[in-house]
Amino acid sequence: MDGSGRQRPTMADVAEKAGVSRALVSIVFRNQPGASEETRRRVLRVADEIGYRPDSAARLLARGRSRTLGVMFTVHQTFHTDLIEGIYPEAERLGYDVLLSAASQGRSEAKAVEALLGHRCEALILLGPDAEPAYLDELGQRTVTVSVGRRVPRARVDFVHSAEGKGVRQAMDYLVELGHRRIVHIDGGRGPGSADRRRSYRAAMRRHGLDAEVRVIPGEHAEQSGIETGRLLLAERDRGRPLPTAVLAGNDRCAMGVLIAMTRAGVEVPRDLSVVGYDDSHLSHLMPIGLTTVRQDAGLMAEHAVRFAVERLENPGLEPREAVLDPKLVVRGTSGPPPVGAA
Amino acid sequence: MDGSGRQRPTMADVAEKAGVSRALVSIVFRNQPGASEETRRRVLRVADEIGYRPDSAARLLARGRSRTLGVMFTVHQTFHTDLIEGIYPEAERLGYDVLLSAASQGRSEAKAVEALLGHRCEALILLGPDAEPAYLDELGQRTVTVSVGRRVPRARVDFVHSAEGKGVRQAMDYLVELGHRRIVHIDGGRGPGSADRRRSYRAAMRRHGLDAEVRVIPGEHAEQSGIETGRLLLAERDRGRPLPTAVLAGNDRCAMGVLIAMTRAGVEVPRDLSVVGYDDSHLSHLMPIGLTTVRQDAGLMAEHAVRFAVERLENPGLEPREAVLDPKLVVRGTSGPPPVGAA
DNA sequence: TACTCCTACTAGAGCGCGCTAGTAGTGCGC
DNA sequence: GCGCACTACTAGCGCGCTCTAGTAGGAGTA
Repeated sequence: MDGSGRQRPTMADVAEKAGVSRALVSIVFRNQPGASEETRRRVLRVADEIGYRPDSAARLLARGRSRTLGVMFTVHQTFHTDLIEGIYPEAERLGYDVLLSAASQGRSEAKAVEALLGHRCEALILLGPDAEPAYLDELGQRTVTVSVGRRVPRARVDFVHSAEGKGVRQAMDYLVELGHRRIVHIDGGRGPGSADRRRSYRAAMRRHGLDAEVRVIPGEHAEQSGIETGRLLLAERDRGRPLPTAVLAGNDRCAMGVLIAMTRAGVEVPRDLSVVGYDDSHLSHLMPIGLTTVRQDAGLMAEHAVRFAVERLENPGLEPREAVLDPKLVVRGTSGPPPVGAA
Repeated sequence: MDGSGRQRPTMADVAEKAGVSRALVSIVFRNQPGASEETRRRVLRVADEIGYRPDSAARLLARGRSRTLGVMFTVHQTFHTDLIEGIYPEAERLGYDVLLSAASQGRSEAKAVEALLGHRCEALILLGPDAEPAYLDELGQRTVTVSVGRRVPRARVDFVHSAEGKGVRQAMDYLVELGHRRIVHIDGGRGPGSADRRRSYRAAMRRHGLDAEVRVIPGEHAEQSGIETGRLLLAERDRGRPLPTAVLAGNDRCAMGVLIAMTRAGVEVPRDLSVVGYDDSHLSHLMPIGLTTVRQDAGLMAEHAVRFAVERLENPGLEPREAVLDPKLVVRGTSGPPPVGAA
């Protein structure tokens, strides 16, 4: 007589109670023609009364298709939750269900993906996947797969990302115009978009005649990496090398780390140092002074990802595609002109 | 010949290729006794070769139980991702699968829960649910349900939370000891734990002889609420009423909002104003100066939630229980003594 | 030899649904 | 009176798996 003991009602229960066949109940619930208005209403009323709820496992098994999109994301990647928020409505609009699976410290991406496939997701949407290209290609061969943020060169995978180059260029032009010359870039390592961002940083420095100042510090897309880089720069300063006047971080989380390290050491942002992030994740607004960053439109990216997946599901001949969205520099409180005399 | 067109291999395929019966393959995959070592190896090898992957929909349908826990969370509640990270390993340890479903702006909690139930989750773990008690009770009657963070008075629901009272008391004692008297509390509205936190705030003020200073400002558990409260306090200051010397926010996100509003207006934290949050969400570390807050141990809470669910599933006679974990004040950079002469 | 007992395996029902093929019943034209 | 089209419904197979109730065959025992 407990919650778990009670049998969950099935279509047969509804059918019996409503005095019709199982098939008819099925028709009603699928909203298919073939039932009179009156019967329809009666069936729905009865179903509601006995608390019937269609069983997606059975439904899924019966029709070949599951109409379910599997989304893999990484816990703590704030930008991912922005994306998820955009995925649900678009999937619903197109009549698809969404299943979420998180990767984290103790749970590899492969494990998260495995769970999704086990639940018969027809397509995978991977948010900033960090796995090897070979693995992603294998997934792409097996299932419709969309990668958001990370380009997978020769894999059978759709790809949605923002034009990293344009974003970085905007940020760099902005900084240079303010008078910055010693602009350091913290690399995102294997993180999505990193290679492009790094390349564009180098190109921008060259274009502005700052070849001699180019400096890329290895890092990754996490706070810790920013903190470590901050410490490194501070240690160098103590040994006589001047601080850069601006830091272009690999993403917002990394920028956050730089801010933490610098502020703790008494370096004032943006007076002594400008810090620019990348993503415009939820996080960026939340700083008291606001993080200057490059905005990627999460809603639009989510929409594209879902659409790519669905279109390829419904039209299997389609080749994987790539969507490139234009990012936009958002100037907030962590950037300003360089300290006087630092040029 | 495309990813979505290919038929996914089934047990029958494995059985045929390995020259055994379907049942035997099933035995091997369930790791049950009844197959020789040699056959076991052969079956697994063949399965791997043809890329067989058990179908959880079918598996789920066939055995009565799904061994799946449904977790509802709210997008952007950073503390929830902390919890999720703790839920996975504990569930795995106990042999349960986890399904995630997110509520957000455009997706109600009921909808998120509906999706979970449709996928045959045996138990629900609701992270900081905001739904009406009546609805939660209804869920509790139907399914094993655990609420994390929010107490649901007379509902058939397990409950995991931290001892809000103790946490608030620690924070208040700390502030008073520093010399604060004008301590304002921003209420969490319908947010989980709010009622207890409000009550403890009042009690602490009384205990310290500060009855006359008691002030609870309505709010909720979001940045915006903190920003608005900040503006309110600033407007009052401009009309002659002094700022409080300390703010005890409803949670970290709200505290963040206060910081944003105050810093933008030139109020320096913690020199002019101390701000204390609640949750010790991921967020709190990420501020340059670190948010003083009350830590709830997310890992431990997650562990308890999973355990409650599983134990009640495997022992249907069990009554719903309550776990109260001790929170701990974490002093970081947003708190300090009140400005001189403000007493 | 005949019997039990054991291990290694198989047959086949059934989980809750979708869907195809079919059956009444009714109205309509000629 | 018959065929035909149309609506409202039903029978029953099959999705891929689990699980119960078996069977085949060999070892051990009296």
